[in-house]
Amino acid sequence: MSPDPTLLDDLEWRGLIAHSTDLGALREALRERSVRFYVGFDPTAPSLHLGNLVQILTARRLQNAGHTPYALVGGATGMIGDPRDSGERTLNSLDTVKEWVERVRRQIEPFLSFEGDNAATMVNNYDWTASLSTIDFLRDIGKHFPVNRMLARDVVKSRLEAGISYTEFSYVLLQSMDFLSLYRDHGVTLQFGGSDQWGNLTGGVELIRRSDGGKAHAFATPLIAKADGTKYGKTEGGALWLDPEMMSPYSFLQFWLNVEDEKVGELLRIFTFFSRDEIEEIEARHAEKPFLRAGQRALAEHVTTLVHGAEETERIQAASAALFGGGDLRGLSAGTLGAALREAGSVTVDSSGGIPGVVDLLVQTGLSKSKGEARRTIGEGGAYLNNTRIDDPEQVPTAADLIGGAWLVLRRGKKNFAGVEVR
RNA sequence: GGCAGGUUGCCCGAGCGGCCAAUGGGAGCGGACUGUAAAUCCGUCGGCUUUGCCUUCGAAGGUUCGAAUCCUUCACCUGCCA
Repeated sequence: MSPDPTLLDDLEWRGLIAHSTDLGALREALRERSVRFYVGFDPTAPSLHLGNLVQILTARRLQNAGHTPYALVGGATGMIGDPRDSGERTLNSLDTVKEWVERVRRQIEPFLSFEGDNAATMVNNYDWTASLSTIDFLRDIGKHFPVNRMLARDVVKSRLEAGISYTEFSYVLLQSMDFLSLYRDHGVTLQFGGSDQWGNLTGGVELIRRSDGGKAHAFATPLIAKADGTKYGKTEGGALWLDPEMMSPYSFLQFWLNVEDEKVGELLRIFTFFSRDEIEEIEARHAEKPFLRAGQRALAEHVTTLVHGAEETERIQAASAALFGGGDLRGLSAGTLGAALREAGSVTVDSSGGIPGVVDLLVQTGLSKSKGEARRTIGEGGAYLNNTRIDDPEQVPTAADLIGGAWLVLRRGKKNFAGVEVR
């Protein structure tokens, strides 16, 4: 099968190419044959997140177009940690890294095809790094890295004042070596990654040229940021995790549903497999009647389905519709409401000693972190029981408040719901 | 190894013996306005058995009626010198 010649145009249109080495040469290569490419993921956490999803989906786009993916999980680089502005990383233990490597690998696999002519391959850079001797490393790899150039890199420059260890400083050598190794052993000639990886990507291209006289390509995908330039994912403990244990599918869907208007088009292009025509049609519909949030809905449904599956997506869409429907909660059947609340997050409470007060319930459901915070929220008029504002922090729900004889619906602010099942 | 400076709440950053749970900004959170958007305005932002109490200002000791603020030791960071 010959590769899809429109691939690069599509990637460009989607805004997926923020930086690149010789784009003309890459275009030519991608038209000629099935290019073996690689993208790496470091196990710095038990789960991948939103930023990694860009790479995963881009890898799949390339594979769909006929190219051959090598997905690398960084068992070695994960031991080192790439430098970031916020400062030196804490090293993780070998056991931790090993466990995370496995988890990350399992998260990537469903997105790629491991069959056919251009079947994907999973690789781990620990395999070719662990046994390398220091002398070989310094002679064969280190010799090709001018320190003056390494110092000029932004991440390094910004860290010079605050301090950067030799370990993190050397990270670029490891990642470059990965590219070289895959180039030699598997004929991999293209690497891409997030734009924060640009220095590491070009490091590999350059190493291949200097050491083997080879020609390789690299491009970087854009950073995903909010319309005002700040990072996404301040809620839910810092990041938008793909692991349903770390971020519930319900919250995941809610995230996409809440995306700013200005970002909808961009995110549709990056995170969905809708065609150009489909996306332009959605954007037009959205521009005409933004209050219908057609863009957000399409985006949320598509991405959540990709990550959590169609069945789960349907369930949580129903849950969202029930909770945000605006109608009277009592109009819902206990079954529908219970199902919705279980998706949104719920706790079970034993009423033999009486139903707890609203402050305790806010804490138990996780809507408030502490009783003080719960009281504060009530004082600010931001706490609701069954969609009715709670005025009195001493309020204790009664049997009459139970919907369908079992459920209490608590809400903090406009869109944080939680259920309490009273037994 | 020496000398100097630093370590404050999620982040930045004031405070330099009582008026400090600790100024200010950002983030976060809630309200109003909206469309589960954005912008704007207002409020809030350690914990609790909440008109008071408890635990915080790198760690441990000490001085004092009283310390984030003074002293000692230790740890870490930055700079200069060796």
